[in-house]
Amino acid sequence: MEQQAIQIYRQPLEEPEMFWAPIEQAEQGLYGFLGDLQLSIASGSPRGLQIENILQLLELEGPQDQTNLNDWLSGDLHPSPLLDTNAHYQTKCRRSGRRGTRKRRTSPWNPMFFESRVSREYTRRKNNSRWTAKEVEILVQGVSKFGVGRWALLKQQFFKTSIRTSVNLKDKWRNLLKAYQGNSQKTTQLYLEPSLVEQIRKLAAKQPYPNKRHT
DNA sequence: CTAGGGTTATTT
DNA sequence: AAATAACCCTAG
Repeated sequence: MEQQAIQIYRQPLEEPEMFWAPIEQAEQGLYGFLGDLQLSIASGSPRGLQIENILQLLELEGPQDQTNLNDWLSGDLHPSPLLDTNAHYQTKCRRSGRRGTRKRRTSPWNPMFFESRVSREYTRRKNNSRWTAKEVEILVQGVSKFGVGRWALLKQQFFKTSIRTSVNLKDKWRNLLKAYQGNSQKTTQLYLEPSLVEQIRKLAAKQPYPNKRHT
């Protein structure tokens, strides 16, 4: 419940007129990188783009010819010039009017170009691979053998050569509980054999986790 | 090292 | 837009 409140804060509501969308979802007629630039300059935010960065960006992705120029000036979508793991387009960016504090997500843009706006600078995520049913099966096996909380041991014995770290195992278990323990009716992406789900529920009942200390 | 809060990424 | 999944940070 508490986490939900935070998530609401973190997600686009902070700046309703702007959000990030994957390429496939990008729509025509919305402002992109140029609009973002304009806003940064206009707002004069000390945490916004620095002039060197702007020049650098223009050089990388600036208009090349008349067509391109029109494209830019028209405010069409532009990909982030700073190619990263995921290319995102910024859609919907209000051009004028009062604006709140900007909250830029780090990922689509190289964090180097922006000052950190939070005390804690996040490092880029390493990988993002989904768990397979087989992996979950092994995890459940391990938990039933060693008990909940022996993640390092579990890693060593069952996931020795896996990319999953002990912390990943712990996190996955937490997610499994969220998915299969409560009254979560959402469709889970990963299909697990009913027997496996049953096993998870049984383990969860026996060894509740996370351990809520008090309300 | 683990628990748990937090953030980012992907899917619905 | 919001839920879910994966990954990060760090006190104790």
